Amino acid sequence: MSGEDRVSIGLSAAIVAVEGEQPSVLVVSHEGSADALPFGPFDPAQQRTLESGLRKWVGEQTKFDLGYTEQLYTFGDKGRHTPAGGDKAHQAGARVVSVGYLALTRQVQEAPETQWRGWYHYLPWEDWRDAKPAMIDGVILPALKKFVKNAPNAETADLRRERINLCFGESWDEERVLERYELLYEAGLVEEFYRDSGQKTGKSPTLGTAMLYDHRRILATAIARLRGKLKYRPVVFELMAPTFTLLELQRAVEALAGLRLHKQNFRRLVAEQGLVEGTGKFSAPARGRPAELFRFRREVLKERQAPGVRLGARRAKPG
Amino acid sequence: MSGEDRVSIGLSAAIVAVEGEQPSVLVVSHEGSADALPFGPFDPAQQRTLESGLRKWVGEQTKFDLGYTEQLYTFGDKGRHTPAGGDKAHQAGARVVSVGYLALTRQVQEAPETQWRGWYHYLPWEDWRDAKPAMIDGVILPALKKFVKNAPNAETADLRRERINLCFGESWDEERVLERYELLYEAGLVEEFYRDSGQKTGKSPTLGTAMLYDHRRILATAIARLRGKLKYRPVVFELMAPTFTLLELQRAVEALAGLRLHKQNFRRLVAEQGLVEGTGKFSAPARGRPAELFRFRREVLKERQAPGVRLGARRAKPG
DNA sequence: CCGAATAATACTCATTTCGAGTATATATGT
DNA sequence: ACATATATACTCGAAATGAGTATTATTCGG
Repeated sequence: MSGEDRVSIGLSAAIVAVEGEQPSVLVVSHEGSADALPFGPFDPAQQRTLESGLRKWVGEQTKFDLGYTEQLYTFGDKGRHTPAGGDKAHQAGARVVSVGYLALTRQVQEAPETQWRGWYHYLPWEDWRDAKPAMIDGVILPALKKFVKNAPNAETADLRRERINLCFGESWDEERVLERYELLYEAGLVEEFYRDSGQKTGKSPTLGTAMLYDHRRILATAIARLRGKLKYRPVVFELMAPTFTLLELQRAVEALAGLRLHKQNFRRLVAEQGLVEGTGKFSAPARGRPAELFRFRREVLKERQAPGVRLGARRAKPG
Repeated sequence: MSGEDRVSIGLSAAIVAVEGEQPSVLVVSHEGSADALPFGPFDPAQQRTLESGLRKWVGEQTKFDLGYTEQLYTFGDKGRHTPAGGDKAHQAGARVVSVGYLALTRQVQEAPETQWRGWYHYLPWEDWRDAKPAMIDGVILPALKKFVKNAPNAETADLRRERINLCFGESWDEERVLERYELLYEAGLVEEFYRDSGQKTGKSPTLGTAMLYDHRRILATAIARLRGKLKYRPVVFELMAPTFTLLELQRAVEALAGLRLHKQNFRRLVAEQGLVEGTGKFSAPARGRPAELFRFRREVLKERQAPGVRLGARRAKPG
């Protein structure tokens, strides 16, 4: 391998927390530049593993101690690491391969230059908790129809139709977050598409808030992975306070999944699975009957095969 | 980013096929050196994406046209990319970050220098189709008991006990392939451990056939991913001939999962899910009633949410 | 041609899980 | 006391699951 084969490795992390009903991601925002995930170069001389490099970098940049982390995906696409403005760290010519990570935390203090932002700012079509987002029928589907019409030939038109149906068709699969973002990117419904290709923004509006580099793609990957993992591993608890009511737990799951769940069945599920145990203490709500405070039963990590909070029944409205 | 931050990217692929009852992986074997997955450097100047780099490299090295591919994981651990013998391509000091891929194929022709080998040669404890592999009780668990005993303190001993229970305890989770390999690595039950650390091989024997670099780890990751994906995406069909009997399909799933399944329920499952359709033609078996030949219903990729071949009931013996 | 062996396919049945409720209990504010 | 809000318990039919038994279509050895 010669020196010309060498590239820089960039590490980016989608650091996720849930505050009440809002799933949030930690972003670094400088004036004039798009929001970014905390990111930095991997220093092969200093670090033994990619993950230790990430922890060090994030620690320095955000004063954050990462708990649960998981590698997401390694992106190496040429052209999708274009900064919006000039950026001395990543100049033209230096090829950057970016390794995305997901991290979960319950700490919520902010560091300088960073802030928590609800992740649905970036991917607003993903939040179905109250209702199907109006932009899907209002903006996305009409624009995607044009995208089919503009296909160079009948075959690609067919492929596009299929993808549209899978992503935004009758049945909503909450896990296809990345596929949806990529489809909107290719269809030019997202600012990054114009930035990366050097084209002018088209007639149709771009959706959601853009991010630096391919960070929105990494965020989409993170959400997709988290939504999937939720169902077969008890990862939500990484995001909860040590004790919580069952409704708080449900709201957290709903926030992440972007869906409403059936309350009675949800509690049956977590109880049957032995995921939680009562503390005997109770919450003091402003209104209504106090709820018992539960804690995560850490033992399940050792006991069961693959316990998770299955989503089960979905409701249009909170119940 | 300065030049010192740069690293080489190595791409490795676990290319998988199933022949009859044997799940196989394509390996490159030179005399004197351990088996390796097809691998090569990523050339950032020539390739637009990591995956296109992989396809090009694999094409050149094995004359193989990859069909379904999926990125697995990016490993960057210092010390785990040590070649067995001298290897001019990866000299000491050059840090290599290796991106592993899974590819599925039904072509079975071999290229020069490559051959198909059953993947259970490398991970023999993963095949539970006939019975629980004798080496688990005979070799692995006793050696792991020593591993607990040798723990530096009570806390790590506890952690090790838990991991052992999760990996090799009463209930077998066929997806924990990587966790098991990593545990055996750390416990010194696998040749790569001694190679990477420069220690002499211990008293207890090492298990399975070793591979070059971290390729056995990538293979373990590939199997784990494939076993998981099997259940919720119709990926088996990438490995099947255009038409097949239901038993052939079942045998392929069993080969991948390393488990036996209940025949009648398996066919009910694939039928109900609409994964296959009969062709009206029949197989001509040496013995027994001829079975109808089925084909994969490609339409399901567009229709259903997440169809896959769920494993369902498990049998000790083929039924 | 008969019957054993082998495999495919059909059908049954109890149990569990799921989805969607209704019913009841315990708070607060007026 | 009562309206409202929330928690929690319980019910019930539908569907999925696990483990069979029963029947059918072949080949092979006499």
